[in-house]
Formats: sequence, structure tokens, C-alpha cells
Amino acid sequence: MNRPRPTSRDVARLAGVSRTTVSLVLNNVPDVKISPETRQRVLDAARRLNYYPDVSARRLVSGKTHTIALVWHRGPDATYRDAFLPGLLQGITRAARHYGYHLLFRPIDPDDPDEAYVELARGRHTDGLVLSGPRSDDPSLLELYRDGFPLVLHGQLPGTEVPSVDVDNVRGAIQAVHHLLSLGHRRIGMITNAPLAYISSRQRLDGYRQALEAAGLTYDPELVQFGNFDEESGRKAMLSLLDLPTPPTAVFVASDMVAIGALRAILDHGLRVPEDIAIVGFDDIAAARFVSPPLTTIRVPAFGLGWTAGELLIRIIEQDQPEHTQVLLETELIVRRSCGAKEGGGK
Amino acid sequence: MNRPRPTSRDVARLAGVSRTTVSLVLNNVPDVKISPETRQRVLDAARRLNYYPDVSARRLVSGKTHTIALVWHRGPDATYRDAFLPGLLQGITRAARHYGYHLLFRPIDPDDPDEAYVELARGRHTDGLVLSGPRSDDPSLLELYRDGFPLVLHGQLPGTEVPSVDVDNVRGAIQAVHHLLSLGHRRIGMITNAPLAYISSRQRLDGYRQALEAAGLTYDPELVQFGNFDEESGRKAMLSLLDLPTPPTAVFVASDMVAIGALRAILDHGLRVPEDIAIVGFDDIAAARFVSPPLTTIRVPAFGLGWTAGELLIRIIEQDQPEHTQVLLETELIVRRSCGAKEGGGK
DNA sequence: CTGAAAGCGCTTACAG
DNA sequence: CTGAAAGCGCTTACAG
Repeated sequence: MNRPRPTSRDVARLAGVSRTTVSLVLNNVPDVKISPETRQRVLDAARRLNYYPDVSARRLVSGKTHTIALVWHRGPDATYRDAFLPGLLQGITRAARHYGYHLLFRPIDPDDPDEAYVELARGRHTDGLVLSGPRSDDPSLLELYRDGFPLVLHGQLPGTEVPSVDVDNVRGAIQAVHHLLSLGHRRIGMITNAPLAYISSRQRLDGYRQALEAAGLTYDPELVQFGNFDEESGRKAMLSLLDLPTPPTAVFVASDMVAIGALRAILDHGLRVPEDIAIVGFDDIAAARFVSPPLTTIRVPAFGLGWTAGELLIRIIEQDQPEHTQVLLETELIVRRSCGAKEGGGK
Repeated sequence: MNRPRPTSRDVARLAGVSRTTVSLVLNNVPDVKISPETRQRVLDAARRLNYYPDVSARRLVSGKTHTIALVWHRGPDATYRDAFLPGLLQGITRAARHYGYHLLFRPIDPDDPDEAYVELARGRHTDGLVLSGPRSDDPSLLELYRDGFPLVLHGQLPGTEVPSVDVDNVRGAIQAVHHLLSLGHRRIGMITNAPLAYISSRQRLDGYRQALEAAGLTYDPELVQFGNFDEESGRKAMLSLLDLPTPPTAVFVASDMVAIGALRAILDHGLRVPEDIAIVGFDDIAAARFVSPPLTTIRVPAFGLGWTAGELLIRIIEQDQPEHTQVLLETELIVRRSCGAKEGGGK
């Protein structure tokens, strides 16, 4: 800026008090007696000068930044994950604002070193980190955690106690398959959202299996194909399912993007959805509403994940000992037309 | 963190040098002669201690934060704007990283005071601001600008010299209408993306008009309806157009969201797209690919807008005197099926 | 009730 | 080549 910024010294001079008093008044320090007149003089002076305390100085002395960061890994599933970014970001920033924190957004591109985010913690840019899409073999992460640096994962790191927030993939998959079962389907295929190296993929498959078994059906590996985040993978996987001697009458596709590809494959094959084959997706991305027929799916609460992760992190930062540090959020079944149910379910 | 962070004093002690030397070595200050042995000792000590300089202290002395902020106004068009957020954010953070800057993300919710972002500038949280979706009547904005605080608008503030980056709405609309003209349409309607209070809306309407007039057609207000960001507004607007004694054979809808509503209205009316009525949208949101028929549209370069805004801002911060401080980015015509063109255009 | 002083952790003239 | 000292702009014991 052109004119030099006013400092607390300038305010003190104008108000005719010491810098101590300026600080005391402006920070509204409790249990300190300052005459209303003095207080008012300080306030007026600060306003006249358009004074804002320098946040770096303040951070230096307090040792707190009142900032958290969202570290956003852009992996091979970047396009897919982008669908959730606005909701997640809104949730996390809302939580941050609510507790008086700022939010630093730090994407990690594939060509960044994996531990590019470490400086945010060690250099005291932030008081804590939300890590989204972490790689489970990241040693820097566990090191930070062991050093007591506040951390929350968006996702899960099985076998650790690192605090995390995720969607309940198992129950979500159960909801999806249960819905199909309730519509009378017995031969239900599945296409995963991703290779099984992804934990969400394993969990959704697990839910599928549990739902079948709870209904007294046996799990048939022949009916399971593997998607890989995008439409094309869904198209191919569906083609394999259609090639079966007895194709399924319904399929649970654990990702809307993949489901859209599967849908296309069915339609291209001259079959109808839901009459010949019913589909339930997962995620409820925006596009799910717009395809024909609109996709029945399992909604992932992006805003809720963001809010919960942000709040949990801040509570950890402020030593507020949260009871649960590994949180799973519920999904919601969104019935549209691709499953053949009437609104409100039923056969 | 549990154990106290190491400071430059600790590094100095371990390396057997002064803090000055530590700073000189770690910052790679040029034109200063330090023996390779000393240098190495410092580097080793820093590594041994896992030392990261405290960024607040550094900022305090340098007066620079190496941080920019994206201020994101969530207005009535929040849902619409969210479609561009991931791309914009990626562009802006890429530019930031490229120049060694961090990115603070600051949404302004409708219930926030309008000037909630001012503290980011005045309190020295950041060296500069990208403001997205600014209200033209915001006095704090012009005040900051006059005080010389680095600012770039995503959007435009007509009648000012505030640096800005936006898409060329006029030319985008011309592309759309020109495409329809080239397909032989003469009676082309328009539905705006938003009320005319929005500058993008005025500009797109202007482009529509220019394209018609360049083709020797007269502008007919009867053929123009007003959208309001969402599907429902597009549905209603289209209904009005269909009610005309002679409905248009093609319509340019200056927003994909609105266009999707218009599409629905046409289909519900028992007409076909593109055979009875052709449509061209604007924005190229993800959903445009998924509707039936897929929507021909004008692509807005979200990543490019972000990158350009970020880079421009940083050049202003670093006093790099950019030649142009008000940038318009080109759009791109994306031909899909809703216009009836074959791939590559032509009648 | 209010002020002088120390200190947060760095960087940067300035000496030697 | 390297170190002692000042200072960035705050806050916070500690005196009075």
C-alpha cells in the first residue's frame, strides 16, 4: 500500500495512551479496568486511522495462526473428486469461520513431492491440517501425527488412530443393494467405483456382499466387475456383465461417473433402464440428475464431511478432547428413475 | 506440537555459528561468502533438527506474506458459480505455486457483512486479493484499490480501472448465435442467463444482438426472455417463447443450467431437439454433456480465468507493471447434438 | 487504572 | 568470511 500502515504506536499516540492500553482495549481483554473514556478514545483513534493489527506480529507472539489448511491431493481421481470440492470446501470454511479460523487451500499435484504439505505444519503456516486423499504409505503424515501436530484425514487410514472423517461406505452400499432387493431383484451385479487398492472400493464391495448375504443370497464373483472412476471403465465393466450367460437384472455401480458409463452400455446394447436392468449409483454428483433416466443413487454429504472435518480439527487444536476422533457420516438413498421404484420405494 | 520447535538459535548452536550465518545459508543469500564447510554444517544441523523457519517471524520482518486470497461471494447464483470453482481454484493455485505464493480461500456468505474480506488486506493476512462476484456498489473495494492494495476482480466493474479478468461474454454470444445462423436459422430466440442487472447478462444479450445485425436480421425483443440462473427459470422462459404465434426455430440460452430447463420445456411440449428447435447453451458445465441430447455450448475457461487472475495479481504485487490489467479470455464453441450440426459445423 | 520493558523468531545493515 | 545488535509490530507479565 502507498501510505504506511498505521501501527499500534500510532493509535497510542493519537489516543494519548500507551501501546499496552491500545492492545488491552482492542482485544477486549477481560478483568482489566480501563475507564470508559480511555476505552472510547482508543476505539476512536483506531477507527480514525483505519487501524488493523498486523496479523504476523500477533501470530509471532501468540504462537497461534488461527488458520487451518485443506491439503487436496489431485490423484488419478481428480475429476471425480472435483465434484465434491465445492461442497466440502463450503463445509470446512463454514466450520473454520465459526471458530474464527482461516482456511488455506493447498492442492498437491501429481508432480508435487508427496510431502509438499509438511512445510505448512512445520513452518507454522497453520495450526492444523485436513488431508484429503492421503496415500497410506506417506511417512511424513505419521511423523507429523506422532509429533502431536493436529491432523484430520478426509478418508481413512486403516490400522492407525489418526483422526478421520469419512462417509460410511459399507452402509451406503447396503442401502443401495437393499433398495434393489426390496424391488424384487435377486440377481444383482456390482461394478466397483475403483480398483480394490482404494479403501472406499473395498468397503462398498463389502457392503454389497453383506446386503446379499443378509438376504440369503450367495455372493457370486462372476457378477462383480471393477470400475476405475470414469465413464469408460463403467461402459467396459457393464459390457462384461451383459456378456454373461445370465446377465443380472439389476446392478449396483459404486460411483455415479462409472454408473453413467454403465448406463450408456446398457442403452447401446438395446436394453432399457430400468425395465430390463435397474441401476443404482453412488455419490450423487450433479450429473446424476441429468442423465436419462435420472440415476437413483446414494448421496455423499460433501458439506457435512467438510464441516465435520473442520470442526474436529479445530477441537483437536484447541485441546477440546473430542470423544470420537474417527467419524463416519451417513449416506442417503436418493430415489430417481433408474431403479424402477416409485417415489417412496416399494416394488 | 509436543516438543518445542527448533529455532534458528538451536541450529546456530548445533552448527557452532551465529544466527546470522544460519539465516544467510538457509536463504541462500547471494553475494555473501561463506565457506563450503560452514554452509554444510548449517545445512546438516537444520536437517538434524528438522528445522523450518517460523513463517510469522519471517513475514513480520519482510512485510510480505507471500499469500494471496480468493474471496468468493456466494450470492443467489452460488450453485451456478460452484460449477466453476474447482477449475478456477486449480488455475489460481497453480499460478500461486508457480510464483511461490499460498492461497487463502475466503467465501463470503450472504449473511456475512459485505466487506468481511477487508481485514484480509488491512490486517496483512495477504499481499493481494482476487475478488470473485463483487458487488459493484461495494465502497470498501474501491477504497482498497485507491490505497494501492493489489486487487484483481474475477468479473468486471465497468467504469473503473480496477484490474480484472473475465470471459469475453460478447464474443462468446456471437459465437453461439453465429453457429446457429450458419446452420440456416433465421428466427433465433434468446434466453438470458440472468437478469440484466448482471453485467454478463447484458453482454451476452449484446452479443446476440450484434450477431443478428451482422447477419442483416433485425433484433426482435419479443424473442428475448430472461433467465435467472436455474433450470426452472429456463423452463418458464422457454414456455413463453413456445407460446409465441411463430416460435423461434432455434434459441441461444446464455447459461447451461437455464438451457437445461429450456430443453425440458421443449421436450415436455412434445417437440424435438434439435429437429424442431435447436439450442446452444453457455458455460459448458459438466451436466451439459449428460443431458439428452447433449448440449452444444460455449465453453468458459475456468482454469484459464484462475491462472490469469492469479498471475496478474502477483505481477501487480511484485510491481511488475503488466501491460494489460483488464483481460478478457476467449470462449470456445463446443458442438454437441442439441444444435443439429454435424461435428465440425456446417448446415 | 496505566506504562516501561521484555520477548516472540526471524532478517539485515553494520562492524570487525 | 562471521558475529553482535537493532528492529519488524505486536502481547503480556510486572511495576507503580
